[in-house]
Amino acid sequence: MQIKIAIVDDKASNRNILHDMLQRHGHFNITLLAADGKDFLDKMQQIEEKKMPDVVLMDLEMPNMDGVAAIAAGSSLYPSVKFVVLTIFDDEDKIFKAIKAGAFGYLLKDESAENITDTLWQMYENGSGPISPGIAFKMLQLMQKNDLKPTLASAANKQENFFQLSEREQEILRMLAKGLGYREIGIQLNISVNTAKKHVINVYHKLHVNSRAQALSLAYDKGML
Amino acid sequence: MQIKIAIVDDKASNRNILHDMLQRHGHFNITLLAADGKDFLDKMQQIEEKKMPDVVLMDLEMPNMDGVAAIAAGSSLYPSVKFVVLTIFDDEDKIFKAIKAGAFGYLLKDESAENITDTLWQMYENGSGPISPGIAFKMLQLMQKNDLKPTLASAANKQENFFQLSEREQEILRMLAKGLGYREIGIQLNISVNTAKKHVINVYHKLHVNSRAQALSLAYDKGML
DNA sequence: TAACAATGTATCCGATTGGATTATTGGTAA
DNA sequence: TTACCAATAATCCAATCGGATACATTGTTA
Repeated sequence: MQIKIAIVDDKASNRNILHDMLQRHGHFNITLLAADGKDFLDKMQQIEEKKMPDVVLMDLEMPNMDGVAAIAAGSSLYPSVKFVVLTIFDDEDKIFKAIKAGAFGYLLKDESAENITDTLWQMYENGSGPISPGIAFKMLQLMQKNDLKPTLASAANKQENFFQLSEREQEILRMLAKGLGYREIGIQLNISVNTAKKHVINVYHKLHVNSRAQALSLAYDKGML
Repeated sequence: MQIKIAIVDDKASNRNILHDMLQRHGHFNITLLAADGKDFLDKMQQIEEKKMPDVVLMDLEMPNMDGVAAIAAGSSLYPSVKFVVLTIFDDEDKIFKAIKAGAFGYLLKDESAENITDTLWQMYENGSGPISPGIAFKMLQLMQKNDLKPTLASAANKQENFFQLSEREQEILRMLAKGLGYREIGIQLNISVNTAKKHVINVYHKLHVNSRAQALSLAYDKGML
């Protein structure tokens, strides 16, 4: 089975190299070539049904209309078409924008030729999108440092609880964060000083730390406070 | 150069298979084996310096303490150690939690043996984290449907210094945030324990607090850390 | 030069903390 | 109903902390 491919890149040399590379593989059939986003969308409007691409390889920086805009428009107009970014840019901003625009994959041009065709092909075998390892890692870092908004309305800011602290222990942790000592915790929670202390020590054990400062730095670090 | 690896998995058979697989590769040196998160953290506390792992391969579902909790604690306690998830689970929830907990990579166990060792090895050649293609795609989908909070990136993160702490005192404050005691601070900064203590007390005075916990909560609150 | 701030050192002492251990109670899952 | 666990409580002890106070050395500023 052949995969129909479109190539969108403003440099003719790039289009040719890619074209040849894919053609040699045997499983790819290049049915559309365009020099920029606008050109691509124009050609898509008139294309014959049987040449409608399965996958669009899209460069990002182009005149007239850039790749992100083309993906945004194209993924809405042709929902069944998979848009794969193929570019030299690997900065967070571009990655993020392309993904939000609806990119199905993100490949770096400096990947070896075999790597690109192989990854594209694998995408069809296992159904997942083609993503360069470097891009995958950048995505991970993006997710790590940016908080995701709750997808659902009210499911709002529920605190993480990696360490399975009990309700009481979380309460104790918040007391520690206020800078309270055993005695004060005991008073505020109406329990004995000894009990307060026991809780604190239990929290330490669960967090694998052995001081207030360590517990707090871990708690703040992991967004538990 | 050899990469020191730790393996954390509750099933002995998995540990053995992985152990052999990595050993055969030649570039990996397994220095720590643990049956669950708790076991792992315990062993890390006592491990010899020269056996401190570079990379920890962590299963997710384990008794006592699961992989996510172990990564959350471990990545804070040992910032230089890279935690790589190695599991059979590829659902969004687990992926997301593991990444937020500080995972450096995410590999699926059903990957072929060569694939796992190769990906791990490549991680060292190009510096990026090892991520299974399927996981990368799931991450992309996660980003697509979840809104990211303001990319903040460059802008706002300049450190405030409301309390006019001296350079040294800010340094001391960071030591406190790490959970160090007087003795340890002294050693790290090459000053006497007494001096370390004097600095700490001075910081307290400037912040108008009288305990580590209060100092830290104030510092975190005011964005000084 | 005199004053000053930041840094470094030291000692004394009571208060607090961290750790280990043991035990009772009430709720709940097997 | 037994078994388990969270929450409660207490005791002992060593280690650490917080506070006060005194003094020496720099480097900078008035």
